[in-house]
Amino acid sequence: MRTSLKDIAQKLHVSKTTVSWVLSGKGNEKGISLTTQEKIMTCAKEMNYHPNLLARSLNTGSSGTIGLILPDISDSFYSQMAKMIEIEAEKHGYSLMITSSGSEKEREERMIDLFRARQVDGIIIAPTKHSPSKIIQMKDEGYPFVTFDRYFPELKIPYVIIDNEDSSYQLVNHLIQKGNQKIAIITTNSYLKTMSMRYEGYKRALESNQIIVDTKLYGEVSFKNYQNNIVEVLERIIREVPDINGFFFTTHILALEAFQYFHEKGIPFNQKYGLACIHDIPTFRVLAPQIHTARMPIEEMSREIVNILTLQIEQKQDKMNIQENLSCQLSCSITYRD
Amino acid sequence: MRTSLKDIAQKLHVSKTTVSWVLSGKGNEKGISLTTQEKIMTCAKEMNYHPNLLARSLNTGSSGTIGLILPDISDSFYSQMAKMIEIEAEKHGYSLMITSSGSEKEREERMIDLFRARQVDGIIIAPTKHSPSKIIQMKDEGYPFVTFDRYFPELKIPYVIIDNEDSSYQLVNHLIQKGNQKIAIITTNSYLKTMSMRYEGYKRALESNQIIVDTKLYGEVSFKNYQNNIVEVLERIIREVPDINGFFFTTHILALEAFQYFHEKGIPFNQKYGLACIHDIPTFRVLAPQIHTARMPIEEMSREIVNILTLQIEQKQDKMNIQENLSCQLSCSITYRD
DNA sequence: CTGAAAGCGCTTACAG
DNA sequence: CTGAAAGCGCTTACAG
Repeated sequence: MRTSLKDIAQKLHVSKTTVSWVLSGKGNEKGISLTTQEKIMTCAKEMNYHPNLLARSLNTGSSGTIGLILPDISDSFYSQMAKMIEIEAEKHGYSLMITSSGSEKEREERMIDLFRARQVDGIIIAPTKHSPSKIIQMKDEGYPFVTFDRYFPELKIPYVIIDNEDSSYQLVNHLIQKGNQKIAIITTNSYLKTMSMRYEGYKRALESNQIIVDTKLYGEVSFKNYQNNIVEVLERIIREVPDINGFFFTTHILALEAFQYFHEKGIPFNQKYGLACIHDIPTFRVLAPQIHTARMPIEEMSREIVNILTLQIEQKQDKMNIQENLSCQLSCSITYRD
Repeated sequence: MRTSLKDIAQKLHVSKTTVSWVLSGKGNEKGISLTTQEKIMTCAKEMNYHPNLLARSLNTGSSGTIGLILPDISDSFYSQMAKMIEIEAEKHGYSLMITSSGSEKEREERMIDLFRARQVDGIIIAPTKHSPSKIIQMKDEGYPFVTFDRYFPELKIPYVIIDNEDSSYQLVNHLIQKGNQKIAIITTNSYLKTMSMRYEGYKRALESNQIIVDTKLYGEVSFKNYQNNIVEVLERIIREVPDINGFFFTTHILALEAFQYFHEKGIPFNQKYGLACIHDIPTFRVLAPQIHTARMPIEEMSREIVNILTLQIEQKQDKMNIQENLSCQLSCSITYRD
């Protein structure tokens, strides 16, 4: 049995109240005599006392915990976000519970419920494509939460995203400046706002350079079974537009799969094509040293996410309701590798 | 305010006891009339009741939560482990709290304490190099935990590791069979048992093929600032042994850095050297299609880890003390790519 | 078939 | 300077 406040109180013939105050650092504030304080402190050490945070939370109504729900913790982007969010959360005095939704609606909703049942003070979530219902519920109930990565413009909810349209524009425009006219876009999940914005940026870059948007150069890869699917897509595009000279990938996963395909086919893609990709990963330095990338501002995103969430938590505690603008759109840092 | 058992009880003019039993599925067992049960169920739905798991845990003494402490959640190996461990834990009815130690002793110990204060039922930890004191404490107090990845043979504690010595032997032996005689080992943190075992395997492979172990071919990369350090190490080895024809990397991180270096220097490493590495990652398929690897048995490790932990948790609850062998050593699956 | 009561380990007005 | 008491939201013997 772990020792409790009561054990210490009994042993020292003082009240639980006194022990509680001393151990939570309110000894001076409450005017407990120094001798008593010292007795209690040493006794706590001796008996190896550790407070039961569950009991404390039950009382105070706040657990000092934030829940993070990710589609897939083993994905490099999400796991980097997890790392930074944890660091930021800690700066605000919160610890993090992380879990995966597997991009499944049912599982995601269960996780939201589970987190709430465990009394986390707020939830950070990279929603699946389907999510809204539970998210709307959190909004309606005034439960603190913030979304990132995916984006539901129709819902007025707190979110942090990157400027997908502009980052895409910059990258594709740069490819064009460098003389690439026939640029394919390889994308997926285009019904997601984040993805459609990337397409918009691609389109705007072409149009502002008087290049006609060619549907033959549009490659939509299905999310399911994308590893096979992308091969078909690439082959079709190369067949239909033999003089293609650029690729814009909307995710690093697609780029990696494409490079693998090029590699297997012996296509010298680094020489042959101008390359650009949303999201930068270390592997690119070796695989595609000249790819232009938009680097996700992981640190900045994490900081904003945690800020927005803790703001809500504090507001809720103070019963204030000054809902400022709880969303933000961040720029990627674009890297040109010429 | 969220609705509680009491709210439902008051509204329906029954006791909290009855409500609790019905809602926790013990209605029939306790012989609550069906009408009452139904009233309670619908009322709970209407009032949007969700149990407070903290309160339940405080009572039952078990939180249904397992803590996972990783050196770095953004590392691909650890994040894959996290994913699989979560899946396995769920099969046993536990949810997972994940946190990073940053490989810092002080932080790791704080996290152990924090988890215990939050009453997790057990801890899974990939220890830092320094860890023992808190780990010994958990052992002494009979607190359920299990270690993986790193290994303290002198402590009799539950662990799950891979067969580092044999995997290394297999890989290096294969390189030799393929005609590579001058094989360098690139390693780091050699004071760790897991790492020294990999060296042992390398040595055994050479010796069993009557090849003299040449210290010139030994490359120890410091963990701190390894990105610069590895360049020095590689340059030194290549200078001292110009006819080197094989590399054995003890981690994928070292391999990636080396490939980057080779790439920058224009060294056609795929043609020039036989390559082998502990741990397989997707990038290798493109970067080094012919590298031989030992794949970490992520699923199997996760399964064993969770098994060992839940076994302890259950034993503790049942007050049994049949400590069986709570450790296991798993084989990697070796992939030769000739 | 149902309820009153004690308790899990804390915190916090309130009283002296 | 210190303590008795109520309460956070549950569960669970015990009693009828």
